[in-house]
Amino acid sequence: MLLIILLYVAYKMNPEILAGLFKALSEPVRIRILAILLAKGELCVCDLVDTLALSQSVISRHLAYLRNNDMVTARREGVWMYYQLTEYAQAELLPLLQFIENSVAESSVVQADLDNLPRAKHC
Amino acid sequence: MLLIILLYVAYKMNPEILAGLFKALSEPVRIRILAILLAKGELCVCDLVDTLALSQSVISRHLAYLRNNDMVTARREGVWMYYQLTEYAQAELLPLLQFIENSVAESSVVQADLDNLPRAKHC
DNA sequence: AAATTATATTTGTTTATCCGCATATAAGCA
DNA sequence: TGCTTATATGCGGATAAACAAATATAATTT
Repeated sequence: MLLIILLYVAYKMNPEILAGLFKALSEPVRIRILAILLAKGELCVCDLVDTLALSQSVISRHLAYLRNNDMVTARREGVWMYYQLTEYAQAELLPLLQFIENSVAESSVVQADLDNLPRAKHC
Repeated sequence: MLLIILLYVAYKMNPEILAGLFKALSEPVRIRILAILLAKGELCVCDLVDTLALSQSVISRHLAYLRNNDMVTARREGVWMYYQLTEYAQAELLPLLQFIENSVAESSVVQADLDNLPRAKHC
């Protein structure tokens, strides 16, 4: 019963929550990270650093932001942290993620990211 | 030819532009305004002030933000300014707007807004 | 245990954006 | 022309979030 209530409260959207979600999407680097995760499934931080050619601290902070907004989860494998989209994101936010994917698919920035990807350490 | 290029540049999305769009959506009041416009089609500022029970300055500023991001247009009729979604928003951003509508449809805030609507001056 | 590598987080600074309040503009009416 | 109403915008203060640089944590290797 409590679980049901918690799930309900957790997933019920209102303007406040939805605005927070959009805020999590309102940053170019986070868009690029999501576009890459959508295309690739799972990546470690160092690959994102290589691929996006940004500092480790910037990538890490944006990943933390996405984590705090329940859009990505992290899994440790030795020293490496592998990130992927949460179940929640893949289910509830699918229309949103598809919109992002469609929107930026032809962007030269995202195409360059996806080109860079295979040259990253672990890919 | 120039027109084609301009249209292309104007509508081509990249992470920067898309993030800017999400920033325009990252504010609870703007979500509520969009939800109302989606439901009602066109409204004047004073109706939004009545319905959302917020100050005129707050409403006006958020409408300006949405205007600057090409999400709404204004039409003057005497003293009143009537706002509605742009063609661009209704076409290109339709999936996004539908996501918003679906997400907040059951929110008590939005339901209260839509209940208030008929009691506004011009509705 | 010490050194190295990968990642996260703190700190200080800058910029953006929100609000409230006050004022400016613009239209309609007396 | 003044007066009222509707709307937009400028200003100042508060808050959030961005970045860079430095530091902390955690796992691995020697």
